Amino acid sequence: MSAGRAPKVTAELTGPVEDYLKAIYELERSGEPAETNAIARLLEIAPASVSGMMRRLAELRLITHERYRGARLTPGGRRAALKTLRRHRVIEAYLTSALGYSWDLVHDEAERLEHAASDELIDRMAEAIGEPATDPHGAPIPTREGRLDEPALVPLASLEPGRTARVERVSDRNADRLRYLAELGIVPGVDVRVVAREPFEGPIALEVHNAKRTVGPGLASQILVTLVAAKRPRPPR
Amino acid sequence: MSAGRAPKVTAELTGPVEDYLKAIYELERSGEPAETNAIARLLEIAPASVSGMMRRLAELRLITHERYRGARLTPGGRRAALKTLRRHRVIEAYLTSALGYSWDLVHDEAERLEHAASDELIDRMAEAIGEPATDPHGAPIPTREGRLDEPALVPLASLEPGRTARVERVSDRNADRLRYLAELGIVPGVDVRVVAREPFEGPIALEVHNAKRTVGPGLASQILVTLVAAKRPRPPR
DNA sequence: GATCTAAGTTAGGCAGTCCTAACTTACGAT
DNA sequence: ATCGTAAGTTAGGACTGCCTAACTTAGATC
Repeated sequence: MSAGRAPKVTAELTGPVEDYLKAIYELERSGEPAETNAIARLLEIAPASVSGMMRRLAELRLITHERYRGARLTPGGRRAALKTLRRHRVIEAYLTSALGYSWDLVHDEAERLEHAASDELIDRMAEAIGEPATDPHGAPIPTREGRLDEPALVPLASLEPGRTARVERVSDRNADRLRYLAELGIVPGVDVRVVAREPFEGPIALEVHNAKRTVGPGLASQILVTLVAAKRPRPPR
Repeated sequence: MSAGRAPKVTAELTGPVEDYLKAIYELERSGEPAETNAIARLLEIAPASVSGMMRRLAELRLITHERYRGARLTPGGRRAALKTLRRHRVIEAYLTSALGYSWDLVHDEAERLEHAASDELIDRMAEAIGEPATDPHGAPIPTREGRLDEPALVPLASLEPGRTARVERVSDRNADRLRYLAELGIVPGVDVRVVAREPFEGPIALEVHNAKRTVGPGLASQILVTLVAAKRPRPPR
């Protein structure tokens, strides 16, 4: 159709390759190159397997890899990663909005479907549920064109007592944790107030919907929030 | 959960294995064992590859295979085939009913998704569109429990001039053909009258929705119909 | 600077699925 | 009965992606 541009239409990546790219994208968000062991941990495979795949990905020009130094996505690799991320998150959003899935069940289903769904299907799903900006866990959905801006968020664990914050995003990688958070009422969009925080990585006392809750520091570090101006008034702009 | 019964929970079949089982199921409907070359043609792979897979499927007790004589599904193989067939057809039906796909596009999408979708998802999709009995091409959908009855249908090509028949089912394996049939108005549920039929496998003249149409014998053999009693009255029961 | 360790890599395997080329078998025609 | 052909199979190879075991490297520690 439109002449020029991209040399190939990304030439079909395999499911595993898409998974590696997603993992590297995730790890690289910190600014540092993605380390072999970190990728292996994320994908639950042996580090040796990652080394092997690194070579392939580098040959495919999806990453650059300095031996013993970790991997970085190339622009092409990043594009592919964002495409997969979009698929994943649109599917998650669709399953909850259109088919009544609870937010703790969508991840695994999306993990498989994201490699099989066509762009066409993803776009239709997104349209059917009103082009949501985020998935059910608050993760932003890349646009059709591959743009994604990740708003700056802080972990709930970092807040001083007295602060009020809005829950924006939680990790989707553990169904039990998600079920528990839902029980506590800690879901994106909800405001929580930090009542107290024990020193030395101690538990954090919260008020959520006027109910007292306590969460450990591990859990609290997975809950990403934005600060809300002190009391009544809604924040400027 | 429920003790006893099936030795394994079917232990996860690979995508290709599911495809072989579907193909063998399809071919075996004629009553004859599925031949190696026929399977190869259906799956668009080399016959030698089929021979190899036959051994594996036989080891897995999904088929019985007599060398040089073709394959038959075991009860376990049939169960797996019907499960995949259900997935495929539910997905096709869902894509048209819920996401506005046209009937010529759903096959390829379903072909990929059927290996990735969970039972849970399939059941939710089926429920969301009212548990349809057939897919958009008129193929019956196996039940959750794996039951499928295929009504006896005759090819349109076999009808004598003067007969009226209701289109029940068309093959979903060719998008162009499906688009063409839709243009002619030949879709499941529509009544067609055979106006004339040229001898020696000649073209067949039809009346569809008061319009004159002509189809070749190849196409007409892919259109499955039931006879409709002569004129006005709707058929008994 | 030598050494220890954690991180990373290479070597060698295996399973699954496909291929081409060469061989074997079944079976209808003579 | 023989033979030719179509159907089917075996042999050998490639590729992806995973594994374990053994080795190498980077970088911190003394």
